[in-house]
Amino acid sequence: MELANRLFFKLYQCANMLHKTGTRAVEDEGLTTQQWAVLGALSRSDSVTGISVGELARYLMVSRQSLAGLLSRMERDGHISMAADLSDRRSKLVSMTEFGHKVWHQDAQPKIFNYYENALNGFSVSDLSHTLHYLIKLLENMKEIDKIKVE
Amino acid sequence: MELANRLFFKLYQCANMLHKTGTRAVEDEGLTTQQWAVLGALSRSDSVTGISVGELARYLMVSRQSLAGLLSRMERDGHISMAADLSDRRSKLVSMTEFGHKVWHQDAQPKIFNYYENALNGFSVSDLSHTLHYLIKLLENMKEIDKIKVE
DNA sequence: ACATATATGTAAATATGTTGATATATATTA
DNA sequence: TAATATATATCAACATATTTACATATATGT
Repeated sequence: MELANRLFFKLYQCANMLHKTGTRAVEDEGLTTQQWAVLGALSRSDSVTGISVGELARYLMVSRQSLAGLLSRMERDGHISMAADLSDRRSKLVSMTEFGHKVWHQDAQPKIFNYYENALNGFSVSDLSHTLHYLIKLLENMKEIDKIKVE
Repeated sequence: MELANRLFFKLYQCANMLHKTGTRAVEDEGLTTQQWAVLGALSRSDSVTGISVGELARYLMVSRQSLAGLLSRMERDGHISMAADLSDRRSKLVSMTEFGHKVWHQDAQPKIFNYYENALNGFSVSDLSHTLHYLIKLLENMKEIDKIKVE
């Protein structure tokens, strides 16, 4: 169990360092790693129509409540907008503003690519895909744990 | 860069799920994943006499300020105690209380081992050591990034 | 159609993380 | 020794995360 112990401790340290160094990489844009995850999600689907808060929360794997706070700060900063969903009066649709689009693609992306290069220094493509594979496997297991406890 | 993107997104998701499912695993003990990291650090043989807050913060890779809050909650809950350092009037020494020792070894450890088993389901010893290796490498790179920006 | 179940948004309490600023104690250097 | 640099604790502002609880809107089953 000693290996497991060290693995999770490293994961804990990596998580903290990711947020610390990642947020610093995009601080000039007024972003955080969490906000960069949101913008990445919004640009991926490129949903001009918008994505519901619940759907986005499931995709990011955070609670609706914590995402709501994040989104309200991003709306305050003009990066996203929230519109009423006409087909479902309970929900709101999130989408990137033009300004958010500019900040994301023009300003943040180059800095994020540079961050990736530094953080993955010494990783071959094979290393990359192995690491990704292990993280996905770990995540699948944790999702299982989460599912059981919720039921 | 697509692989890098996915890797960091998975790391972000893993971090959230680690805290969510890990904290739930030790909630009956009134602990969180962060507090379990502190108790794990304090239970190492070389810190039985007590460890300074600054040293503990460097080991855990969190800021002194955020560790201070964590420690005050753990002191409130009776798991640790803070004593004045007689050789250095600036600092305080952190150590586990007898109650904290009991909670850690008797109650929390079995649940944590069980958590490890579930979260690492399907991982061979080789998978474990490879994953650990990659996390350490990633962490080293992020420490480099952090060092440069601080200077 | 009506009762029930599920989904969504919001509010509140709590824990964790960062940075910046300030005061004090210790160490170093001129 | 005196001036300066470093280490430490603490306070404040802010961002992010969880859970619980509640009101309302939508979906489902009888």
